[in-house]
Amino acid sequence: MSLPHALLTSLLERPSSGSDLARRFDSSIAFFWPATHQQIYRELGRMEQAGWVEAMPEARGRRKVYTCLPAGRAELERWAREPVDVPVVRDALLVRLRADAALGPLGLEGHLRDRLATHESRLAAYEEIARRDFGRELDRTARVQRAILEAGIAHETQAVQWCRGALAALDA
Amino acid sequence: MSLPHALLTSLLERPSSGSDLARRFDSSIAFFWPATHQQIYRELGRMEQAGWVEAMPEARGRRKVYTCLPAGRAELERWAREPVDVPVVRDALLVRLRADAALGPLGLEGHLRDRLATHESRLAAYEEIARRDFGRELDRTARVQRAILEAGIAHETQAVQWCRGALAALDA
DNA sequence: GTAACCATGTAAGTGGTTACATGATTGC
DNA sequence: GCAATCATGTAACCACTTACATGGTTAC
Repeated sequence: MSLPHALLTSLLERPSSGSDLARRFDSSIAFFWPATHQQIYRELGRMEQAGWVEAMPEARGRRKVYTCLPAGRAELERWAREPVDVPVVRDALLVRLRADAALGPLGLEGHLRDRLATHESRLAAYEEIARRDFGRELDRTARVQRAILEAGIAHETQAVQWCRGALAALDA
Repeated sequence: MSLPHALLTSLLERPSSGSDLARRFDSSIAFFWPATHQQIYRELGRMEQAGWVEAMPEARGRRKVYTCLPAGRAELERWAREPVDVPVVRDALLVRLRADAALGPLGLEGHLRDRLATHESRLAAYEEIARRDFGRELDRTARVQRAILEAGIAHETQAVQWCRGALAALDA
């Protein structure tokens, strides 16, 4: 259950409303912890109950801006030390490949080309961010942030290469 | 919802009982579609209802051996042509790294070393399988099977390298 | 024959997804 | 002023997880 802690981190970086968070998740955190606005609002409600965050309704506006409280910060530090599971991977394309091996050619080349295109475009986007945000001397904070981005870059690079190899295996 | 189709594929390869499937999932399919025995029994029940598989109670035994029926095979072929989503990644370690960047050093080196060890050991296991099962001329079926294994090898290789880089980023 | 284990299940809980609702704000 | 959009939700559903149950089989 990392969503509340991802939200706490995001709120530490900058106090935000639910919709702000939904947008920021979409553009940055989504690649390692995607969340919809429904999840985010539900979780913000729980976190307010727990006393981890505080909601400030904007004067003249329907928005509520949330701030991380000291209890939220303490919870984040406590949680960071908990054991971490290796993330589970569930890839329906590999299931399809196994079905192809069992049944004979199923015409999966199109699926593989689609996926290759997705990974190539994500990789290009991440590399652009790396150039823009980390093309200089880095302090510790920036080095850790870059390590997070490098996880995405490494993942997409590997995926691109694998797709090409798998296409060759189907083709030959 | 790929579990039923992973099970159909497994049953095509060899008719099996629920506990057989649970064991085989653990040793091979688990790395791209893990499932517990509870999930497997429930799904086998649904698949029998749907007429995709047939259950044969063993004479003198509590085991039920399931076989894939033609309708199951047809369903598998139909499903293989459906669009495939790129799998979602949710990695709580990256959330922790982002918290570290926001809060200051949280001592995540231990978590990273644990994960590195996990990936190294999985990688060694996959490479052993690759040597044992694919160290020869390969027909198409074997090439596809090797492509599936290569997905695991590529993933673990990338993860090992990333962990080392991330440890360096925290250390320096 | 009894203890340990094996195969098959049931039940409750949780996080995430999808579909829909509502009222406030902005653009024209 | 009216339509489109925005911010904040509610509700139902579903796959997966975890904990427990039951009755048959095997080892000794």
